[in-house]
Amino acid sequence: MFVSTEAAILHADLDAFYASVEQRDDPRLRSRPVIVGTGVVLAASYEAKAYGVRTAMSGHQARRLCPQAVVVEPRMRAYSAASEAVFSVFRHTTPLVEGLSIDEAFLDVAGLRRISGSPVDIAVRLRREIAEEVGLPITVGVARTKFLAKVASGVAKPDGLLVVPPDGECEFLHPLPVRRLWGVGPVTAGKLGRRGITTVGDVAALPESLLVAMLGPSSGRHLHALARGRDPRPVRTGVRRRSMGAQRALGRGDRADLAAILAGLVDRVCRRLRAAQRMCRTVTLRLRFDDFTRATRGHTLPQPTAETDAVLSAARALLSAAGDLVAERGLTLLGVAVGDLYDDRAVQLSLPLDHFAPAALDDTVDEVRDRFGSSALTRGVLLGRDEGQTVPLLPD
DNA sequence: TCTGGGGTCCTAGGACCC
DNA sequence: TCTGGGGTCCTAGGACCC
Repeated sequence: MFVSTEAAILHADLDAFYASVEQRDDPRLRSRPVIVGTGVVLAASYEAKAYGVRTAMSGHQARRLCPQAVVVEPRMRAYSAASEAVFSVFRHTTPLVEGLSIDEAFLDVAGLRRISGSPVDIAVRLRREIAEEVGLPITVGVARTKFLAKVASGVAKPDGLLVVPPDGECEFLHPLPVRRLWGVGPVTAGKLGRRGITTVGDVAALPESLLVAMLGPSSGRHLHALARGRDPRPVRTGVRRRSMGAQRALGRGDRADLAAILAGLVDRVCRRLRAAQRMCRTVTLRLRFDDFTRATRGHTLPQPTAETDAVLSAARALLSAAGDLVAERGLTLLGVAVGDLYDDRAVQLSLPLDHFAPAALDDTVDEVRDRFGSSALTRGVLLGRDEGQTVPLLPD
């Protein structure tokens, strides 16, 4: 396998994204503490962060910490538009862009040296272009791997640029706390901390077998590799979402209205599903109770759908089956998610098959490849006699 | 820190099939 | 009737990320 020895992966991350958009659009907010979101903090400007305000904090607490903050309602449309403008600059920079969320992405700039200059030159220019064209501050980390680039941008925030040279990776990485490792949250950090493992260097010093014994094979191997600077994951384009959901926190008054709230959530999800030209085959209900315990209940449909009615009847059945739990513990959050998503165009192409015939399937596969490219060929669904049966169209 | 709304990935057991 | 091994699918829960 080819292993890069050059720092050519960029992790670009917009700073305090929602709050920065608000400050950009309203000059009165500039250089003032800004909090986006009234009930709970969705984003805080760096001026507000200086007072200890953090994302996901309750609005109450945030205002206590920083009474002079300007609190604004979120404007999701403005954030989506800003995100699109930023991603357009990304894609102008390199075709190899992998979005991670609305406000961050990996860019692979290896092989652009002749055309665009060194990765550092590219990063400098990218930050300037986003400032000039979109009017937002962005931090960029540059390194040999995705993980190192992401850690670098985290360390460089806000409005910074940090390069981790390939021969300086250990010095950069090892002093950092374990929480910086991708996949280490409160639970894993606790497990490690109880054994005196607090830095990335501590993790790197352990044999893989010990980490596997502590955390399981997948996390153990993953952390062992990351701590030693190994991360072979390439920047991937065309990654498609695997699920969609909508949820709502419930006040006391909402509990009588569960049926209406459920219908509203399903309607929202199904509209998005249809807008994205996708169909789903699984429906999952997310429940959270008074005591903050959680439960999920799911069902797999016999065939994919994007119809509100089909998803709603599955969701209703799941909710009524969970009736005892809801009555016992008191519901504080209700969510609906749909998964096992299919491209509805591909599903329609399989409709002419009225009986299972390998030759006819081959023809359909060819047609899909011609019209949508081979990346569209992953799985197909047979409708008709073998209703809803999923078949692999390409080996994994 | 008493908790929003969106996601991803991993694990594990049971049903079912060959 | 009992027995084994291997594979896939479904469901539920949990950890983690932004």
